[in-house]
Amino acid sequence: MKWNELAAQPCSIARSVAVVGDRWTLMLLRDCFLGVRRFEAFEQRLGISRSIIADRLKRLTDEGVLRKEAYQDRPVRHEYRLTDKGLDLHPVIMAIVHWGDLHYAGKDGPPLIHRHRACGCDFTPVQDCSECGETVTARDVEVRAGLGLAL
Amino acid sequence: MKWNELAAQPCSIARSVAVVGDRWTLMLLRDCFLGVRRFEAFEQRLGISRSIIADRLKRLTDEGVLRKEAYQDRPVRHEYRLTDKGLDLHPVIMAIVHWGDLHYAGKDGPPLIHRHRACGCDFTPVQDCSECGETVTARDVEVRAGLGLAL
DNA sequence: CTGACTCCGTTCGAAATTCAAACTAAGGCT
DNA sequence: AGCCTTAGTTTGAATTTCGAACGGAGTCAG
Repeated sequence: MKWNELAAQPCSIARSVAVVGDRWTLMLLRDCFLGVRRFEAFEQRLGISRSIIADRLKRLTDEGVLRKEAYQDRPVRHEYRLTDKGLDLHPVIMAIVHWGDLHYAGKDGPPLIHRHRACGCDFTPVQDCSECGETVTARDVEVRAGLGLAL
Repeated sequence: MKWNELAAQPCSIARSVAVVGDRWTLMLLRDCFLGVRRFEAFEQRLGISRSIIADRLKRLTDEGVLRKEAYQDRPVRHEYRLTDKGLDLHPVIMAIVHWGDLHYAGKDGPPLIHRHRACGCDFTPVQDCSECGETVTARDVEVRAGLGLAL
């Protein structure tokens, strides 16, 4: 399988990974959720080649994850903001952060702390069942084919 | 920044992405959670170069996400199984699947359906606050530096 | 005991990606 | 006029990734 065929697979992982499953793309999205919006800022934070940043931002914009918005005229300058589709990636980013916190944090604890505004507590993300509300672990899940699985 | 420097960043995303933030790695992990364990099976399902599969499996094994276990002698053959650290990635995979289901499922619905054994219902993963149990969205979260953020 | 088959990799050269550094562009400031 | 800012694009060399062929360790059939 080649990379561009991934998006055509009848698998939601494959389709998602085709859009965001890239090292630098995930780092860009992290920064987006931290409020970074400008090309220059992405470059400074990541320290990678401008061409890569331009390419990834364009890809995310084409996919509707980010949108480009003018923040000034004379000269026109744009910033990149998460769309609703992009905001939907929040659980993905939080899940990745949490895995890193669990397994790679040093003795000082995690690099970033997340506070839930609604309850005011520092928290970690927990994955629950949409139906019963209980926490779901890998062993609790049974997978079967859905109608969307056209092979 | 180069790729190998990512793991050294004081950022849980960077550290996680250094391990699993790769297209084929994520696809391999999907298959692991679906019960695939043998080299041959990974190859057939992904249809990619054996060298890539060998490389990614080795990397995941070195990182303690998978472990290699003999399932027969004469000749010795190994299968790859998720460790506890690997099982901890379940929320990450589920979050990615769910995003794909939301935005890329066709009119027939998602390719795979997940059932929660405990309650017997088909479900989607929901991300809740560990403290108050309420659903968390991107706008509900406030981020601040933790002690682990050594810059 | 020879040859075919299974499963799990490794090796190799070609193709694609990534990189840093230079270049473009459009306007502002002094 | 000359330099600064922000946001890219271009370029050619270095690095990765890929597919296809090869290797190895053992089984099985004749």
